[in-house]
Amino acid sequence: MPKQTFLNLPEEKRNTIIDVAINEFSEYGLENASTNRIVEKSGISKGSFYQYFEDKQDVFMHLVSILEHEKMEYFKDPPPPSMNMDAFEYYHWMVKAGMAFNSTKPKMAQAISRVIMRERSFSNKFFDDAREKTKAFFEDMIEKAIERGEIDPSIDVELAVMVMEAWQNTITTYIMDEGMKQEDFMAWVYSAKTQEMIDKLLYVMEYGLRKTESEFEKAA
Amino acid sequence: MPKQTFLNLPEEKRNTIIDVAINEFSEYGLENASTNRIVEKSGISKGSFYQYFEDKQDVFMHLVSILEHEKMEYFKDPPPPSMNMDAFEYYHWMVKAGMAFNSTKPKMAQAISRVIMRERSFSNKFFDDAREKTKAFFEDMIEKAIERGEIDPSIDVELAVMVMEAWQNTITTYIMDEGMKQEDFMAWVYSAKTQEMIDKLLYVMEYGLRKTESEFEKAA
DNA sequence: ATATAATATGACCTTCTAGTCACATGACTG
DNA sequence: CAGTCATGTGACTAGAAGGTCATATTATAT
Repeated sequence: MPKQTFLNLPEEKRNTIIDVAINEFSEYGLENASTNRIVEKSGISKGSFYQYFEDKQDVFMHLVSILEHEKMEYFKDPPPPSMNMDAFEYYHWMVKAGMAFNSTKPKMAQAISRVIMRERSFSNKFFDDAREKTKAFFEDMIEKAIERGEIDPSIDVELAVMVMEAWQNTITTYIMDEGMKQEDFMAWVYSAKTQEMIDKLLYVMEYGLRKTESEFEKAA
Repeated sequence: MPKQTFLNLPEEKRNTIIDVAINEFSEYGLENASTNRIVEKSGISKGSFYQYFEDKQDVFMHLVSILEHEKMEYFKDPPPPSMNMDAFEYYHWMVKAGMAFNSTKPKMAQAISRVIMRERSFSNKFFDDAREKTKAFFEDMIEKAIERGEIDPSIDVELAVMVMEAWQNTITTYIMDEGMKQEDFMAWVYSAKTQEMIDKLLYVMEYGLRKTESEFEKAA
């Protein structure tokens, strides 16, 4: 976490530093980000940087906490749809809502997801916990869906979780990478064409998962 | 490509250097690999390294060409099954054959796929071409499958290609990462449990792709 | 106005990197 | 034997990295 000195800073200066850091991490990742460049570009001195943060990982974790916070803000107003919707509908909603949020802060989301996806060697309690939680959440969701008869009860839960995680990562990465090439990220994400593509991708996964197990037994 | 000096070296010495490089790249990727460490660990001098190679990218590309070569050797003996098999059967065979090959050279395959997957910024004519070829191959395969009525003709070809690529990457990455944790890579890959998991994963994708489009239209 | 505390600074340190080069060693030839 | 050419070597350069610290500046309190 940043030191008090940083938090005492005028908002404008704080924002400059944060913006520069976002650009640095989204371009170079965590390991190859340079504190020297961050310092130069944000027009502060080397000494000040270390009076604000422990090191660059500290800056990065601060970005994460900002994103976390804004995500909570974003999702508290229009709350998640009723919990008794179909598991796949809920998953579908989740993926799309996550994407909608990311497109409000594309650079930031890209910077963070880039580090998480591509620098898996950077093991960190925070991210390990988050991943465990996501997994547990999916597991729970699938088990409930089986109880309600939405998914073939003979399905391998572990496998279904893996599929859902992989699918979410694939779609998110694709949208982020492709979206950053566009001149207007948000317009592109919300275009009919992009939305339809996402719907289809999710539908392919859903259709594959819903009742493959019994079909698989037959085919084998 | 390595210089003649390297190719003149006794085989043993060449292999030592190659082995060290594989370990370096598989641990650090291309960008963060250190020529100094390679030089130290393989017991040659700095000067010699630069008499053998242009730079570390040169070493890396040499690894790639070795893997390419060995892949060709591996696949020339038991040739691909007859071309008139179902597109999905063929895809299934492709993924599994690729994995079987990788498990003969796990460290090397891991080193290379790590760089390709995680360091996408490292753009290189060779890899760009390879990717284009894979894409074109999938496209062709899907179009033929549609002609033969194996896939719903209303399917979006681009989307199907994306799914197949993503699926292949996901499975390969999973197998490599998980496999490297095992004490016996090959035994684990060929275990009934692992094989069944792969079959199921591929089946989920296949089932999703086969006839989702028309279902999707209905659902929408 | 003076004293105290908070903040800002950039020269400096060490450690790493990729890459070079004058020289040493070895091997083969006339 | 001398001469030549291929190979090997590690000290060296220049640049960048992360990080420190004595000093300078500014703000606050008395």
